[in-house]
Amino acid sequence: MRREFKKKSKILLIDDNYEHLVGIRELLNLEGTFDVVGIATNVTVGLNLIKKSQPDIVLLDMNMPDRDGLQGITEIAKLDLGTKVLALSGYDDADLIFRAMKLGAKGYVLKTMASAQLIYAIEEVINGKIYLPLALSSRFFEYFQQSFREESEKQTSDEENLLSYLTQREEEVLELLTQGVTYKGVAGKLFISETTVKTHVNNIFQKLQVNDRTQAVLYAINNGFLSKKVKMGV
Amino acid sequence: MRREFKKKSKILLIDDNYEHLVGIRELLNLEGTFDVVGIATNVTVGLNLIKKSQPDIVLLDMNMPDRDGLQGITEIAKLDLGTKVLALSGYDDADLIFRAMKLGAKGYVLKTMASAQLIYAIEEVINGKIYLPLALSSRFFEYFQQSFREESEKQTSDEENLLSYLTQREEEVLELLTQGVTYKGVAGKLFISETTVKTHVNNIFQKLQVNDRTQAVLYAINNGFLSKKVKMGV
DNA sequence: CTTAATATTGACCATATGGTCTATATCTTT
DNA sequence: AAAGATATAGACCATATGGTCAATATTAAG
Repeated sequence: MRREFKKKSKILLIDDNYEHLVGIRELLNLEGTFDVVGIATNVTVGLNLIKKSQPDIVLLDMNMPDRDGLQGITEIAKLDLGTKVLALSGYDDADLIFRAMKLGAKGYVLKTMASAQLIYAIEEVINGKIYLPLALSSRFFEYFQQSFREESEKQTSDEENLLSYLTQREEEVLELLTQGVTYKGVAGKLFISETTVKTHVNNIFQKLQVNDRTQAVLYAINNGFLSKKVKMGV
Repeated sequence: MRREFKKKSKILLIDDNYEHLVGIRELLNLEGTFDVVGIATNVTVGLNLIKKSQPDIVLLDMNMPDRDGLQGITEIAKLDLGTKVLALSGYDDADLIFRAMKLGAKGYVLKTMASAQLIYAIEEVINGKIYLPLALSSRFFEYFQQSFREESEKQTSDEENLLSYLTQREEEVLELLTQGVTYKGVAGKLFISETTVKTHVNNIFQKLQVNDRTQAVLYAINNGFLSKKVKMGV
């Protein structure tokens, strides 16, 4: 009884497979706690519907022509209506999962999952949580760790990181170079003469086997010199 | 009976809290499917024990002096014995969880969790899976998405990405600059005179509001010029 | 104590880089 | 046809950058 008075969550479905779309709508309508405010077979139409009906959550298919699905996440986020996106996909492509989550999807579910689990996922997301089924989060983490592993392997693969040969002072100089500071600036900041800076810089070039500051900076960035930052394929 | 013959998984515990260490050992011994081959109250000792006893899995406390826990993950990985690490922590610090997983931990559990869940986690990890309790994976994903959100906001926060004002030709020149190519080199590669390169470069500086090539390159890298790469706080 | 590594500086020079101004030649758009 | 954006290029100049050699002070290692 009381449930009748509780405001239903508004949900919108986007999937290029019309039959599937209708199927899910029926399922959710049967469930009764959701209000399916619209369905769309492509992102463009979906975006317009979102603007009009301002759903709480969008069930967005990832396996659509081009990369409409991923782009859809971004575009829905751009609307800045706080719409939550639950990604939906036919298979557990780790790369797709990773990208979807990176772009801000609040969850990712498979079409093959039991309807009860789908409904549970929707509820969790509406309640502000992030929902990734165990199987998918495993895929995600494998992919996640893999990309970092490759990255760190790449860094040390050239025998040793040449950066390790730099002396402390040389590192200080290089750090300033990576901030775009000029020689004169470095001299000022380190309270040494410009000549000294040049000497250090020359030694840095020798050790990093480069011929100019730009290459040195690039080497530093690409080899984890700014240890706080790590790059990651997207 | 047959279980007696099944090879038990070797497990090693590292935690600076000795009582906790002993407690877990007792728990695992009671369980019977594990063989606790060693305990250590610091990483250094732990590493030596790992080398000797080659455990399948290490339960590694994250809340140790300095950042011993995180470093421990890296150092265990460096041993290259295929040792799996299950991180253990007193509280659900999102940053810690994120870093631990990034460094290759196969899972993360809280000391407050029911012992049954701990045992389940250990078994999952031993079986090659990644185990993150729902609550922690939520923390993880919030943190994960947050860092990407901040990154993309940072990129477009200055109204618009200044890179978008560059003409096609200017982009080509800038791209070569980001590869450490000299003016002469650019001229050669684009079949134009060095003077023309300089003109383009000057225009680039104007548009990006910088004064030298290093700054231009840094701007390009930090603002998604190499759109395939994204940086991420670690 | 002696040697080696590091940090510092000066001098000198060649070339690269960056700033400014002017001037064509295309190409697109109005 | 005219206006605007783009790509091209020369001239001139000031400064920054990079290369090389030599020298001193300090510190670390043997």
